[in-house]
Amino acid sequence: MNRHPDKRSRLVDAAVRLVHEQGFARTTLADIAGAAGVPLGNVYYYFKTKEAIGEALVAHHAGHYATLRGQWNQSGDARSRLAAFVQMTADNRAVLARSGCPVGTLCAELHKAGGPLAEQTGAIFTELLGWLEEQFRALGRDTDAADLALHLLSALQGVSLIAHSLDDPEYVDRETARLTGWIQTL
Amino acid sequence: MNRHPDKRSRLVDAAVRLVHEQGFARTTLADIAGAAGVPLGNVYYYFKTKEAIGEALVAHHAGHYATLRGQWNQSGDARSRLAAFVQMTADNRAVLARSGCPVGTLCAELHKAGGPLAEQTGAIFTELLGWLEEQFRALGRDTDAADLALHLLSALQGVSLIAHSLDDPEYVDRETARLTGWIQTL
DNA sequence: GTCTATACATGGATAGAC
DNA sequence: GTCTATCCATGTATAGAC
Repeated sequence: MNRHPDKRSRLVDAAVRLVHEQGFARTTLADIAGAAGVPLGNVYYYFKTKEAIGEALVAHHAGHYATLRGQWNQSGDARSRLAAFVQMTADNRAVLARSGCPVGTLCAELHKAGGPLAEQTGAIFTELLGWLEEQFRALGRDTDAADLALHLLSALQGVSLIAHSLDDPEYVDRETARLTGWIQTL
Repeated sequence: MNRHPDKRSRLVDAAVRLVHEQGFARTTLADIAGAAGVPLGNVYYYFKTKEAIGEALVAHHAGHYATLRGQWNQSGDARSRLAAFVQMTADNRAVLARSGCPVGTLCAELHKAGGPLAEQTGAIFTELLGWLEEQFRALGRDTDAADLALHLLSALQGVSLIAHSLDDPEYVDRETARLTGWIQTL
């Protein structure tokens, strides 16, 4: 891949941003083309259909989180990794209040639409849950590591949704503060 | 209102169901009209625009939760009310896995679209948070009642989103079991 | 109040010149 | 590989007969 790095990646970057802000259905190919500085008809040279852009979008997010996990795995212990994960959400308070979690909102929308894209997006959550479970297991929580992972991801996804729905980053502050404290008690 | 109870309420009921399953944008007026057994053109006698249907939809959900809170307020203590709230989510495991929380998914979609409907939907969360806060306060948690309310709603909304994204009701089971246990410890 | 036919805008996708 | 012009399906909304 990447024989056309310039235009193709510009299109993907534009799609990532616009879809996060507007949703997938409401983002038109003309929007994406315009934001990337590419004529509309030329988009189809890089992506056969709009759904193909959706796939690239999902792959982008999956790759992004994989990279983050790789970085977190490099340093610190399990507890500090979990804290870093929560802190990332806290740092993104403004964006989350404005447009929600890029992955969570995309998952919700694509699952209502159905189709193969829905499963691919959901896989990002599966991978994240697996990584979280590893961290909890490293903390000695062998029996309930999966439940703790689910609880943490639920709380973060939920507060992102609430902060987005009420357009108020303060909710992110409060819940992430609670979760950070909770992690220290484990 | 309600001078046209039959057709109008049939349209709203159909809209509630279809929008939950497909999302607001993907649900066409023809879909709603067809499901309600009303000719397409006649829909516009009851609702001037599609957005007007959206308003009725949001009002329906707001009224539904207001009714539920009224019932819960009739009986039991604060702890059992909170347990009933969590249990409602647990009971809806199948629907949540298939289509997500009707309010949460609607909030997410409408906030990406913008406009006045977004705020009206978000208000459902505000009302729910207020009621939850009252219950926690009744349990003697005066200082952190609001934080506990946010935590509970976040966890439930988050696990609904995850179960929906992974199309698996088991996630709902696990997180609601945890939350039910947590409430008993307060 | 009800319903059919249709206008109009939007947006995904293609044709074909360059 | 690039870009303009255009096709065509979909869906909201309206006109107007009944």
